[in-house]
Amino acid sequence: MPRIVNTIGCRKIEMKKITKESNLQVTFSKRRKGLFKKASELCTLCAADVAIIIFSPGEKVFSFGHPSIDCVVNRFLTGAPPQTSGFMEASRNASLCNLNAEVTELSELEETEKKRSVMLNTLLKPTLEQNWWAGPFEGMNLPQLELLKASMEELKNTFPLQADRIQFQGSNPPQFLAGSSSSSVLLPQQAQPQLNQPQLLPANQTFYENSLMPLLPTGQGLNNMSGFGPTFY
Amino acid sequence: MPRIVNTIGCRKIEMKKITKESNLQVTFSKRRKGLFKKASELCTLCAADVAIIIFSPGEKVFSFGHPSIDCVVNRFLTGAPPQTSGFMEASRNASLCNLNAEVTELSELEETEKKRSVMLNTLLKPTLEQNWWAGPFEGMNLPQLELLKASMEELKNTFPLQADRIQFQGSNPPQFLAGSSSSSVLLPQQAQPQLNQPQLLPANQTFYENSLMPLLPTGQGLNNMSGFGPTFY
DNA sequence: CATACTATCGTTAGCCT
DNA sequence: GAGGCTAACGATAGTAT
Repeated sequence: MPRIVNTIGCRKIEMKKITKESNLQVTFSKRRKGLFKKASELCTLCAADVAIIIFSPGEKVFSFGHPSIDCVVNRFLTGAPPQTSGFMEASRNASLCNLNAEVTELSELEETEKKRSVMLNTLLKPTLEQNWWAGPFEGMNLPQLELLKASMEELKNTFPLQADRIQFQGSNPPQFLAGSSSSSVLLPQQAQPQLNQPQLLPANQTFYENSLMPLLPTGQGLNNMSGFGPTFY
Repeated sequence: MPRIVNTIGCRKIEMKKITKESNLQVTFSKRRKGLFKKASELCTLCAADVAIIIFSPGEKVFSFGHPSIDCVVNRFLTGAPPQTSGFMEASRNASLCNLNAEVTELSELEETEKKRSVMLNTLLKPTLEQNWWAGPFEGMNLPQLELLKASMEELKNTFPLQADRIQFQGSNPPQFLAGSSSSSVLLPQQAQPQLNQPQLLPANQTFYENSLMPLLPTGQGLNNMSGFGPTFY
């Protein structure tokens, strides 16, 4: 039987926070779903890997990941290549191993100037409490940089030559990662309120709602960084 | 002069991987942009916090974050409450009042940072070419790094004190970044072909392309976890 | 590789169940 | 809250620039 429905259809809405609480709830739910669908399509069509994390106004967590959220986030955090375990990759994935974590972390870095600078900053952060270059380099102007450069060169010259030799005595051959061990820090998940049944998602996609990621070992996580205001790179 | 365009319009496409490489590239770019826009709208309309990480088939990284990708990911990883302290809120409030001004300012900052990065890169490059750390840290193990650190500290101590003074005479006061400090260790990017100008994004959103997250302190990051195959919680 | 174009297709606001 | 409905609106495939 035909049903007469009087709908006005989709109207344009202003792009600002929805004030009406009930509408906000519905819109959030629908748009979240739509976003995940779009992400899913992007994965399927373009063979891309995608992770999405959403915190609702009520602090509920929703996430989407392909092939898994952890995989993508991990790759993002470490700058590591996708996990196609092989020898070459193994050395780059070294951070997954707990041995000599500090050095390992650093060994993952790739070779661009930027990355090098990042590493430098990370390594030296504790040393840099004084702010002579704490900006770190950002706060430096030309004269300063030249000073730094000069100092660097001096340091270079005084830096112990044996460093090279030490390098190969270290207990940290990159290969160790092969046998991993590392594995999961997968801790018990926190109570999971709603368990949505799997919809039809192309395999290899994860879809969490209100999940708690396994807690990481102490004191890591991202340094809470600034990054406010639109930033485009 | 009017341009005659013969377009077929949007046709339905099958939801499977696009084989034609050129099409895939275009589709990826467009859909990524669309996804980020949707995410942005979700943030604006529903006051949600969202982070998106995308790895293109070519392993390029694209990310979106509100209020910042680091903030959201960190909250996700640690299960920590939102950072309702200090700069964050200040920034939010500011954005409500002087959104345009802030965006403009940050855009300019962005430009400035880029120029400075280029300069820095130019300055340091010659020094870095020699490979005492040029690997740079990748080839270094713990003892080496400690040596380096010690040397750095020494350098710090011997570094002329007037640097501080110089800093504020320079034509480039860093303070305007609202005391961010920590923030971007984002130094010289590798050649970044596309510098998208900030579109009109609600302030407090970050949008990276091919950026490298600042490296984390030791041994964290997600351990490579299983999580393959669709997982729903 | 990003954009402009346009005909189509997909998403969704408001309302209802 | 989750879904269904419909008409408007927005996203976008294919192509050219």
